[in-house]
Amino acid sequence: MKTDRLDKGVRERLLDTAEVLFAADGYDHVSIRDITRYAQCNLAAVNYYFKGKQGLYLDVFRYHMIPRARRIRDFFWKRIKSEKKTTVETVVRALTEAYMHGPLSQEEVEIHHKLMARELTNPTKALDMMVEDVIRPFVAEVSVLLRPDLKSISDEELLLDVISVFALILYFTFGRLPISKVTGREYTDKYRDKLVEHVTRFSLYGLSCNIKDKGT
Amino acid sequence: MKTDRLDKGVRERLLDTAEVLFAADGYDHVSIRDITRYAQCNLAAVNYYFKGKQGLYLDVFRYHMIPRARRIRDFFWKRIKSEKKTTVETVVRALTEAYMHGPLSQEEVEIHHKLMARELTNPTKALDMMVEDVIRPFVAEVSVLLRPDLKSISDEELLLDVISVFALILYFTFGRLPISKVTGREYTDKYRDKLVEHVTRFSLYGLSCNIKDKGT
DNA sequence: TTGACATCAAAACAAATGTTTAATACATAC
DNA sequence: GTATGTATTAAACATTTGTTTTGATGTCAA
Repeated sequence: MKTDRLDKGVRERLLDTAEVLFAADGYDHVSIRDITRYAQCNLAAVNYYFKGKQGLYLDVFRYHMIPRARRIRDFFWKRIKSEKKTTVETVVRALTEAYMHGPLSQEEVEIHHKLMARELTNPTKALDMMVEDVIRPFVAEVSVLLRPDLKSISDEELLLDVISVFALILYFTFGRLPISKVTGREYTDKYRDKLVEHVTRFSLYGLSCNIKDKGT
Repeated sequence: MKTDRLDKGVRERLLDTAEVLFAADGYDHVSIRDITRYAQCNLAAVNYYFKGKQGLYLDVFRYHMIPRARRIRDFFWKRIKSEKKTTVETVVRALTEAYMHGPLSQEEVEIHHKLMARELTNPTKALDMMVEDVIRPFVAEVSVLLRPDLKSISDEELLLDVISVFALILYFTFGRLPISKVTGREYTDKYRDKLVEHVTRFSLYGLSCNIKDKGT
Protein backbone atom coordinates (compact mmCIF):
# COMPACT_ATOMS: atom_id res chain seq x y z
CA MET A 1 0.00 0.00 0.00
CA LYS A 2 2.58 2.52 -1.10
CA THR A 3 4.31 4.60 1.52
CA ASP A 4 1.12 5.84 3.04
CA ARG A 5 2.64 6.50 6.40
CA LEU A 6 0.75 8.49 8.91
CA ASP A 7 2.77 11.59 8.14
CA LYS A 8 0.56 12.26 5.18
CA GLY A 9 -2.66 13.27 6.83
CA VAL A 10 -5.87 11.33 6.81
CA ARG A 11 -7.32 13.04 3.77
CA GLU A 12 -4.39 12.25 1.52
CA ARG A 13 -4.04 8.74 2.84
CA LEU A 14 -7.66 8.15 1.97
CA LEU A 15 -7.18 9.43 -1.56
CA ASP A 16 -4.09 7.27 -2.04
CA THR A 17 -5.52 4.02 -0.75
CA ALA A 18 -8.91 4.57 -2.34
CA GLU A 19 -7.27 4.99 -5.72
CA VAL A 20 -5.29 1.79 -5.38
CA LEU A 21 -8.24 -0.24 -4.17
CA PHE A 22 -10.73 1.16 -6.66
CA ALA A 23 -8.32 0.43 -9.49
CA ALA A 24 -7.66 -3.09 -8.32
CA ASP A 25 -11.16 -4.26 -7.44
CA GLY A 26 -13.62 -1.70 -8.77
CA TYR A 27 -15.90 0.72 -6.98
CA ASP A 28 -18.48 -1.81 -5.91
CA HIS A 29 -16.09 -4.41 -4.57
CA VAL A 30 -14.36 -1.97 -2.26
CA SER A 31 -16.15 -0.99 0.92
CA ILE A 32 -15.31 2.15 2.83
CA ARG A 33 -14.48 -0.19 5.65
CA ASP A 34 -11.73 -1.66 3.49
CA ILE A 35 -10.44 1.76 2.57
CA THR A 36 -10.42 3.16 6.07
CA ARG A 37 -8.81 0.02 7.42
CA TYR A 38 -5.92 0.24 4.95
CA ALA A 39 -5.66 3.99 5.43
CA GLN A 40 -5.60 3.45 9.17
CA CYS A 41 -8.32 5.89 10.02
CA ASN A 42 -11.86 5.87 11.22
CA LEU A 43 -14.83 4.73 9.20
CA ALA A 44 -16.54 8.10 9.41
CA ALA A 45 -13.52 9.90 7.96
CA VAL A 46 -14.72 9.20 4.43
CA ASN A 47 -17.96 10.97 5.10
CA TYR A 48 -16.22 13.74 7.00
CA TYR A 49 -13.78 14.62 4.27
CA PHE A 50 -15.59 13.59 1.10
CA LYS A 51 -19.27 13.51 1.97
CA GLY A 52 -19.49 9.80 1.27
CA LYS A 53 -18.04 7.05 -0.84
CA GLN A 54 -18.98 8.57 -4.15
CA GLY A 55 -17.44 11.88 -3.16
CA LEU A 56 -14.21 10.08 -2.39
CA TYR A 57 -14.30 8.37 -5.75
CA LEU A 58 -14.85 11.62 -7.60
CA ASP A 59 -12.07 13.33 -5.67
CA VAL A 60 -9.71 10.54 -6.64
CA PHE A 61 -10.32 11.67 -10.20
CA ARG A 62 -10.27 15.35 -9.36
CA TYR A 63 -7.01 15.31 -7.45
CA HIS A 64 -5.16 12.31 -8.82
CA MET A 65 -6.38 11.16 -12.22
CA ILE A 66 -6.78 14.54 -13.88
CA PRO A 67 -3.46 15.95 -12.66
CA ARG A 68 -1.79 12.75 -13.76
CA ALA A 69 -3.37 12.98 -17.18
CA ARG A 70 -1.99 16.50 -17.40
CA ARG A 71 1.46 15.25 -16.54
CA ILE A 72 1.18 12.76 -19.38
CA ARG A 73 0.12 15.50 -21.75
CA ASP A 74 2.96 17.76 -20.64
CA PHE A 75 5.43 14.96 -21.14
CA PHE A 76 4.07 14.40 -24.62
CA TRP A 77 4.42 18.05 -25.55
CA LYS A 78 7.90 18.37 -24.20
CA ARG A 79 8.86 15.43 -26.37
CA ILE A 80 7.15 16.85 -29.42
CA LYS A 81 8.77 20.22 -29.05
CA SER A 82 12.19 18.67 -28.77
CA GLU A 83 11.83 17.16 -32.22
CA LYS A 84 12.95 19.03 -35.30
CA LYS A 85 9.77 18.30 -37.16
CA THR A 86 6.69 16.35 -36.30
CA THR A 87 5.91 13.33 -38.40
CA VAL A 88 3.21 10.76 -37.83
CA GLU A 89 5.84 8.51 -36.38
CA THR A 90 7.18 10.98 -33.86
CA VAL A 91 3.67 11.80 -32.71
CA VAL A 92 2.59 8.20 -32.30
CA ARG A 93 5.82 7.30 -30.56
CA ALA A 94 5.58 10.23 -28.19
CA LEU A 95 1.99 9.29 -27.42
CA THR A 96 2.52 5.65 -26.60
CA GLU A 97 5.62 6.32 -24.58
CA ALA A 98 4.04 9.17 -22.67
CA TYR A 99 1.25 6.87 -21.64
CA MET A 100 3.07 3.61 -21.13
CA HIS A 101 6.50 4.74 -19.95
CA GLY A 102 6.49 8.46 -19.61
CA PRO A 103 6.44 10.39 -16.37
CA LEU A 104 4.51 7.70 -14.53
CA SER A 105 5.78 4.82 -12.46
CA GLN A 106 4.71 1.38 -13.59
CA GLU A 107 2.28 1.21 -10.69
CA GLU A 108 0.78 4.56 -11.64
CA VAL A 109 0.40 3.52 -15.27
CA GLU A 110 -1.58 0.51 -14.24
CA ILE A 111 -3.76 2.37 -11.77
CA HIS A 112 -4.47 5.05 -14.31
CA HIS A 113 -5.53 2.73 -17.09
CA LYS A 114 -7.48 0.39 -14.88
CA LEU A 115 -9.53 3.24 -13.50
CA MET A 116 -10.06 4.58 -17.02
CA ALA A 117 -11.12 1.18 -18.31
CA ARG A 118 -13.54 0.83 -15.42
CA GLU A 119 -15.01 4.22 -16.20
CA LEU A 120 -15.47 3.27 -19.83
CA THR A 121 -17.46 0.17 -18.97
CA ASN A 122 -19.18 1.82 -16.03
CA PRO A 123 -19.46 5.50 -16.85
CA THR A 124 -20.03 7.96 -14.01
CA LYS A 125 -19.56 11.68 -13.58
CA ALA A 126 -15.85 10.94 -13.31
CA LEU A 127 -15.72 10.04 -17.01
CA ASP A 128 -17.36 13.32 -17.92
CA MET A 129 -14.72 15.14 -15.94
CA MET A 130 -11.91 13.27 -17.65
CA VAL A 131 -13.40 13.77 -21.10
CA GLU A 132 -14.05 17.46 -20.65
CA ASP A 133 -10.87 18.39 -18.83
CA VAL A 134 -8.22 16.30 -20.54
CA ILE A 135 -9.24 13.67 -23.06
CA ARG A 136 -11.17 15.77 -25.54
CA PRO A 137 -8.66 18.65 -25.51
CA PHE A 138 -5.78 16.22 -25.84
CA VAL A 139 -7.38 14.31 -28.68
CA ALA A 140 -8.02 17.59 -30.43
CA GLU A 141 -4.41 18.71 -29.99
CA VAL A 142 -3.07 15.46 -31.37
CA SER A 143 -5.44 15.69 -34.30
CA VAL A 144 -4.16 19.15 -35.17
CA LEU A 145 -0.63 17.85 -34.91
CA LEU A 146 -1.31 15.02 -37.34
CA ARG A 147 -3.39 17.06 -39.72
CA PRO A 148 -0.62 18.23 -42.06
CA ASP A 149 0.59 14.68 -42.67
CA LEU A 150 -2.84 13.16 -43.17
CA LYS A 151 -4.43 15.38 -45.74
CA SER A 152 -6.41 12.75 -47.53
CA ILE A 153 -8.84 11.94 -44.72
CA SER A 154 -11.67 13.93 -43.25
CA ASP A 155 -11.63 15.49 -39.81
CA GLU A 156 -14.00 12.81 -38.68
CA GLU A 157 -11.80 9.95 -39.81
CA LEU A 158 -8.79 11.62 -38.30
CA LEU A 159 -10.60 11.82 -34.99
CA LEU A 160 -11.41 8.12 -35.12
CA ASP A 161 -7.81 7.35 -35.94
CA VAL A 162 -6.58 9.20 -32.90
CA ILE A 163 -9.20 7.55 -30.72
CA SER A 164 -8.03 4.19 -32.00
CA VAL A 165 -4.50 4.88 -30.90
CA PHE A 166 -5.74 5.79 -27.45
CA ALA A 167 -7.87 2.66 -27.40
CA LEU A 168 -4.91 0.42 -28.16
CA ILE A 169 -2.74 2.08 -25.56
CA LEU A 170 -5.48 1.71 -23.00
CA TYR A 171 -6.26 -1.86 -23.92
CA PHE A 172 -2.70 -3.09 -23.83
CA THR A 173 -1.95 -1.64 -20.43
CA PHE A 174 -5.11 -2.31 -18.48
CA GLY A 175 -5.69 -5.65 -20.16
CA ARG A 176 -2.54 -7.33 -18.91
CA LEU A 177 -4.40 -10.19 -17.39
CA PRO A 178 -6.74 -11.15 -20.22
CA ILE A 179 -3.92 -10.72 -22.71
CA SER A 180 -1.73 -13.03 -20.70
CA LYS A 181 -4.59 -15.50 -20.68
CA VAL A 182 -4.77 -15.48 -24.46
CA THR A 183 -1.09 -15.35 -25.26
CA GLY A 184 -0.12 -17.64 -22.43
CA ARG A 185 2.79 -15.34 -21.65
CA GLU A 186 3.58 -13.77 -18.34
CA TYR A 187 3.62 -10.01 -18.13
CA THR A 188 7.27 -9.29 -17.48
CA ASP A 189 9.03 -5.98 -17.97
CA LYS A 190 10.57 -7.29 -21.13
CA TYR A 191 7.19 -8.32 -22.47
CA ARG A 192 5.76 -4.95 -21.63
CA ASP A 193 8.44 -3.30 -23.76
CA LYS A 194 7.42 -5.57 -26.57
CA LEU A 195 3.82 -4.51 -26.15
CA VAL A 196 4.79 -0.84 -26.27
CA GLU A 197 6.67 -1.50 -29.47
CA HIS A 198 3.73 -3.36 -30.90
CA VAL A 199 1.20 -0.67 -30.09
CA THR A 200 3.45 1.95 -31.61
CA ARG A 201 3.96 0.01 -34.81
CA PHE A 202 0.36 -1.07 -35.22
CA SER A 203 -0.94 2.43 -34.59
CA LEU A 204 1.67 3.99 -36.78
CA TYR A 205 0.77 1.94 -39.81
CA GLY A 206 -2.91 2.04 -39.04
CA LEU A 207 -2.59 5.76 -39.35
CA SER A 208 0.05 6.29 -41.93
CA CYS A 209 -1.61 4.31 -44.65
CA ASN A 210 -3.36 7.57 -45.32
CA ILE A 211 -0.17 9.36 -46.11
CA LYS A 212 -0.08 7.76 -49.50
CA ASP A 213 -3.79 8.16 -50.03
CA LYS A 214 -4.34 4.54 -50.83
CA GLY A 215 -8.00 3.68 -51.15
CA THR A 216 -9.44 0.87 -49.07
CA MET B 1 -37.23 -6.45 -22.59
CA LYS B 2 -37.36 -8.46 -25.77
CA THR B 3 -40.30 -10.76 -26.36
CA ASP B 4 -39.81 -12.68 -23.18
CA ARG B 5 -43.41 -13.67 -22.88
CA LEU B 6 -44.41 -16.33 -20.49
CA ASP B 7 -44.45 -18.99 -23.21
CA LYS B 8 -40.73 -19.39 -22.80
CA GLY B 9 -40.47 -21.04 -19.42
CA VAL B 10 -39.04 -19.50 -16.30
CA ARG B 11 -35.54 -20.77 -16.82
CA GLU B 12 -35.11 -19.29 -20.26
CA ARG B 13 -36.79 -16.04 -19.30
CA LEU B 14 -34.30 -15.71 -16.48
CA LEU B 15 -31.36 -16.29 -18.80
CA ASP B 16 -32.70 -13.76 -21.30
CA THR B 17 -33.43 -10.97 -18.87
CA ALA B 18 -30.33 -11.59 -16.79
CA GLU B 19 -28.19 -11.22 -19.87
CA VAL B 20 -29.79 -7.94 -20.84
CA LEU B 21 -29.58 -6.49 -17.34
CA PHE B 22 -26.05 -7.69 -16.65
CA ALA B 23 -24.88 -6.20 -19.92
CA ALA B 24 -26.59 -2.90 -19.28
CA ASP B 25 -25.72 -2.29 -15.65
CA GLY B 26 -23.10 -4.83 -14.64
CA TYR B 27 -23.25 -7.77 -12.28
CA ASP B 28 -23.16 -5.78 -9.07
CA HIS B 29 -25.75 -3.21 -10.02
CA VAL B 30 -28.34 -5.82 -10.86
CA SER B 31 -30.09 -7.56 -7.99
CA ILE B 32 -31.84 -10.86 -8.39
CA ARG B 33 -34.92 -8.96 -7.33
CA ASP B 34 -34.56 -6.84 -10.46
CA ILE B 35 -34.06 -9.86 -12.63
CA THR B 36 -36.96 -11.85 -11.25
CA ARG B 37 -39.24 -8.84 -11.43
CA TYR B 38 -38.50 -8.28 -15.11
CA ALA B 39 -38.66 -12.00 -15.81
CA GLN B 40 -41.99 -12.13 -14.01
CA CYS B 41 -41.12 -14.96 -11.73
CA ASN B 42 -40.42 -15.52 -8.11
CA LEU B 43 -37.31 -14.42 -6.29
CA ALA B 44 -36.37 -17.95 -5.31
CA ALA B 45 -36.40 -19.14 -8.91
CA VAL B 46 -32.83 -17.98 -9.44
CA ASN B 47 -31.63 -20.15 -6.63
CA TYR B 48 -33.83 -23.01 -7.74
CA TYR B 49 -32.60 -23.14 -11.32
CA PHE B 50 -29.08 -21.78 -11.07
CA LYS B 51 -28.03 -22.25 -7.47
CA GLY B 52 -27.67 -18.53 -6.94
CA LYS B 53 -26.85 -15.30 -8.69
CA GLN B 54 -23.36 -16.30 -9.72
CA GLY B 55 -24.65 -19.54 -11.17
CA LEU B 56 -27.09 -17.56 -13.27
CA TYR B 57 -24.32 -15.29 -14.46
CA LEU B 58 -22.12 -18.19 -15.46
CA ASP B 59 -24.97 -19.91 -17.27
CA VAL B 60 -25.59 -16.74 -19.24
CA PHE B 61 -22.11 -17.26 -20.60
CA ARG B 62 -22.47 -21.01 -20.94
CA TYR B 63 -25.75 -20.97 -22.81
CA HIS B 64 -25.79 -17.58 -24.53
CA MET B 65 -22.38 -15.99 -24.87
CA ILE B 66 -20.40 -19.02 -25.92
CA PRO B 67 -22.95 -20.27 -28.47
CA ARG B 68 -23.16 -16.75 -29.85
CA ALA B 69 -19.41 -16.53 -30.14
CA ARG B 70 -19.53 -19.78 -32.08
CA ARG B 71 -22.13 -18.35 -34.42
CA ILE B 72 -19.81 -15.44 -35.08
CA ARG B 73 -16.96 -17.79 -35.78
CA ASP B 74 -19.08 -19.90 -38.11
CA PHE B 75 -20.18 -16.80 -39.97
CA PHE B 76 -16.56 -15.76 -40.34
CA TRP B 77 -15.54 -19.13 -41.76
CA LYS B 78 -18.42 -19.32 -44.19
CA ARG B 79 -17.34 -15.94 -45.47
CA ILE B 80 -13.69 -16.96 -45.72
CA LYS B 81 -14.49 -20.16 -47.56
CA SER B 82 -16.60 -18.32 -50.10
CA GLU B 83 -13.60 -16.25 -51.14
CA LYS B 84 -11.31 -17.40 -53.91
CA LYS B 85 -8.20 -16.70 -51.95
CA THR B 86 -7.62 -15.28 -48.51
CA THR B 87 -5.73 -12.03 -48.27
CA VAL B 88 -5.14 -9.91 -45.21
CA GLU B 89 -7.94 -7.70 -46.37
CA THR B 90 -10.52 -10.42 -46.79
CA VAL B 91 -9.67 -11.82 -43.38
CA VAL B 92 -9.88 -8.49 -41.58
CA ARG B 93 -13.05 -7.58 -43.37
CA ALA B 94 -14.67 -10.89 -42.58
CA LEU B 95 -13.65 -10.49 -38.96
CA THR B 96 -15.00 -7.02 -38.35
CA GLU B 97 -18.21 -7.71 -40.17
CA ALA B 98 -18.76 -11.01 -38.43
CA TYR B 99 -18.51 -9.25 -35.11
CA MET B 100 -20.19 -5.97 -35.85
CA HIS B 101 -22.80 -6.91 -38.44
CA GLY B 102 -22.70 -10.62 -38.95
CA PRO B 103 -25.26 -13.09 -37.72
CA LEU B 104 -26.17 -11.01 -34.70
CA SER B 105 -28.89 -8.43 -34.27
CA GLN B 106 -27.75 -4.98 -33.28
CA GLU B 107 -29.04 -5.61 -29.77
CA GLU B 108 -27.13 -8.85 -29.55
CA VAL B 109 -23.92 -7.23 -30.74
CA GLU B 110 -24.15 -4.69 -28.00
CA ILE B 111 -24.98 -7.19 -25.29
CA HIS B 112 -22.16 -9.43 -26.38
CA HIS B 113 -19.49 -6.76 -26.36
CA LYS B 114 -20.66 -5.08 -23.21
CA LEU B 115 -20.53 -8.33 -21.31
CA MET B 116 -17.11 -9.06 -22.77
CA ALA B 117 -15.82 -5.63 -21.85
CA ARG B 118 -17.14 -6.07 -18.33
CA GLU B 119 -15.37 -9.40 -18.06
CA LEU B 120 -12.13 -7.86 -19.21
CA THR B 121 -12.20 -5.21 -16.52
CA ASN B 122 -13.70 -7.52 -13.93
CA PRO B 123 -12.49 -11.01 -14.76
CA THR B 124 -14.39 -13.97 -13.38
CA LYS B 125 -14.60 -17.64 -14.26
CA ALA B 126 -16.74 -16.58 -17.19
CA LEU B 127 -13.73 -15.02 -18.87
CA ASP B 128 -11.78 -18.23 -18.51
CA MET B 129 -14.61 -20.10 -20.17
CA MET B 130 -14.71 -17.65 -23.06
CA VAL B 131 -10.96 -17.66 -23.51
CA GLU B 132 -10.64 -21.42 -23.41
CA ASP B 133 -13.68 -22.32 -25.45
CA VAL B 134 -13.73 -19.69 -28.17
CA ILE B 135 -11.34 -16.76 -28.01
CA ARG B 136 -8.02 -18.58 -27.91
CA PRO B 137 -8.99 -21.12 -30.57
CA PHE B 138 -10.41 -18.39 -32.77
CA VAL B 139 -7.36 -16.16 -32.39
CA ALA B 140 -5.20 -19.14 -33.27
CA GLU B 141 -7.25 -19.92 -36.37
CA VAL B 142 -7.08 -16.34 -37.60
CA SER B 143 -3.35 -16.30 -36.99
CA VAL B 144 -2.88 -19.37 -39.13
CA LEU B 145 -4.99 -17.78 -41.81
CA LEU B 146 -2.87 -14.65 -41.87
CA ARG B 147 0.45 -16.44 -41.58
CA PRO B 148 1.20 -16.86 -45.31
CA ASP B 149 0.75 -13.15 -45.99
CA LEU B 150 2.74 -11.96 -42.99
CA LYS B 151 5.95 -13.83 -43.25
CA SER B 152 8.21 -11.13 -41.91
CA ILE B 153 6.92 -11.10 -38.35
CA SER B 154 7.27 -13.61 -35.57
CA ASP B 155 4.46 -15.75 -34.24
CA GLU B 156 4.39 -13.58 -31.19
CA GLU B 157 3.96 -10.36 -33.10
CA LEU B 158 1.34 -11.95 -35.27
CA LEU B 159 -0.59 -12.92 -32.17
CA LEU B 160 -0.46 -9.37 -30.86
CA ASP B 161 -1.63 -8.10 -34.22
CA VAL B 162 -4.67 -10.32 -34.16
CA ILE B 163 -5.41 -9.37 -30.58
CA SER B 164 -5.24 -5.74 -31.57
CA VAL B 165 -7.88 -6.25 -34.22
CA PHE B 166 -10.13 -7.90 -31.68
CA ALA B 167 -9.43 -5.05 -29.26
CA LEU B 168 -10.50 -2.42 -31.74
CA ILE B 169 -13.65 -4.29 -32.68
CA LEU B 170 -14.53 -4.68 -29.03
CA TYR B 171 -13.73 -1.11 -28.15
CA PHE B 172 -15.69 0.46 -30.95
CA THR B 173 -18.85 -1.48 -30.26
CA PHE B 174 -19.04 -1.52 -26.48
CA GLY B 175 -17.66 1.99 -26.18
CA ARG B 176 -20.47 3.73 -28.00
CA LEU B 177 -21.16 6.07 -25.16
CA PRO B 178 -17.65 7.26 -24.33
CA ILE B 179 -16.85 7.59 -28.01
CA SER B 180 -19.92 9.72 -28.52
CA LYS B 181 -18.78 11.82 -25.62
CA VAL B 182 -15.43 12.48 -27.26
CA THR B 183 -16.57 12.90 -30.83
CA GLY B 184 -19.73 14.73 -29.90
CA ARG B 185 -21.59 12.64 -32.44
CA GLU B 186 -24.67 10.60 -31.82
CA TYR B 187 -24.49 6.89 -32.43
CA THR B 188 -26.79 6.47 -35.39
CA ASP B 189 -26.90 3.50 -37.73
CA LYS B 190 -25.05 5.50 -40.32
CA TYR B 191 -22.35 6.40 -37.85
CA ARG B 192 -22.00 2.79 -36.85
CA ASP B 193 -21.33 1.85 -40.45
CA LYS B 194 -18.63 4.48 -40.52
CA LEU B 195 -17.11 2.97 -37.41
CA VAL B 196 -17.10 -0.48 -38.96
CA GLU B 197 -15.35 0.93 -41.99
CA HIS B 198 -12.84 2.70 -39.80
CA VAL B 199 -12.00 -0.35 -37.72
CA THR B 200 -11.54 -2.40 -40.85
CA ARG B 201 -9.25 0.11 -42.49
CA PHE B 202 -7.21 0.88 -39.40
CA SER B 203 -6.74 -2.80 -38.61
CA LEU B 204 -5.99 -3.65 -42.18
CA TYR B 205 -3.14 -1.20 -42.48
CA GLY B 206 -1.96 -1.80 -38.94
CA LEU B 207 -1.48 -5.37 -40.06
CA SER B 208 -0.52 -5.16 -43.64
CA CYS B 209 2.44 -2.90 -43.16
CA ASN B 210 4.23 -6.14 -42.57
CA ILE B 211 3.54 -7.42 -46.01
CA LYS B 212 6.24 -5.24 -47.41
CA ASP B 213 8.58 -5.91 -44.56
CA LYS B 214 9.15 -2.29 -43.80
CA GLY B 215 11.19 -1.80 -40.67
CA THR B 216 9.88 0.47 -37.95
C1' DT C 1 -57.19 -41.83 -5.10
C1' DT C 2 -52.61 -41.70 -3.69
C1' DG C 3 -47.79 -40.78 -3.78
C1' DA C 4 -43.92 -38.72 -5.91
C1' DC C 5 -41.90 -35.16 -8.13
C1' DA C 6 -41.15 -30.75 -10.31
C1' DT C 7 -42.43 -25.97 -10.07
C1' DC C 8 -43.40 -21.80 -7.89
C1' DA C 9 -44.43 -18.43 -4.16
C1' DA C 10 -44.12 -15.75 0.30
C1' DA C 11 -41.75 -14.92 4.19
C1' DA C 12 -37.92 -15.06 7.07
C1' DC C 13 -32.88 -14.94 7.65
C1' DA C 14 -28.29 -13.39 7.94
C1' DA C 15 -24.78 -10.59 6.48
C1' DA C 16 -22.72 -6.57 4.50
C1' DT C 17 -22.74 -1.80 3.51
C1' DG C 18 -23.16 3.38 3.30
C1' DT C 19 -24.45 6.76 6.35
C1' DT C 20 -25.39 9.35 10.50
C1' DT C 21 -25.10 10.64 15.24
C1' DA C 22 -23.22 11.94 19.48
C1' DA C 23 -19.40 12.27 22.16
C1' DT C 24 -14.44 13.17 22.89
C1' DA C 25 -9.81 15.06 22.23
C1' DC C 26 -7.06 18.73 20.86
C1' DA C 27 -5.27 22.70 19.19
C1' DT C 28 -5.57 27.72 18.57
C1' DA C 29 -7.29 32.36 19.45
C1' DC C 30 -9.31 35.64 22.41
C1' DG D 1 -9.06 30.09 31.28
C1' DT D 2 -12.42 29.89 28.18
C1' DA D 3 -14.37 29.49 23.85
C1' DT D 4 -14.26 28.01 19.18
C1' DG D 5 -13.60 25.12 15.51
C1' DT D 6 -11.26 21.08 13.67
C1' DA D 7 -10.33 16.25 13.87
C1' DT D 8 -11.32 11.71 15.38
C1' DT D 9 -13.79 7.92 17.32
C1' DA D 10 -17.25 4.37 18.57
C1' DA D 11 -21.73 3.05 18.21
C1' DA D 12 -26.09 2.88 16.20
C1' DC D 13 -29.10 3.15 12.07
C1' DA D 14 -31.40 2.01 7.99
C1' DT D 15 -31.18 -0.42 3.70
C1' DT D 16 -30.15 -3.58 0.54
C1' DT D 17 -28.73 -7.96 -0.79
C1' DG D 18 -28.22 -13.03 -1.65
C1' DT D 19 -29.88 -16.98 0.28
C1' DT D 20 -32.79 -20.33 2.65
C1' DT D 21 -36.87 -22.28 4.35
C1' DT D 22 -41.35 -23.78 4.36
C1' DG D 23 -45.46 -24.60 2.28
C1' DA D 24 -48.67 -24.50 -1.65
C1' DT D 25 -49.82 -26.00 -6.36
C1' DG D 26 -50.03 -28.79 -10.24
C1' DT D 27 -48.87 -32.95 -12.99
C1' DC D 28 -48.51 -37.61 -13.91
C1' DA D 29 -47.99 -42.50 -13.00
C1' DA D 30 -49.37 -46.53 -10.28
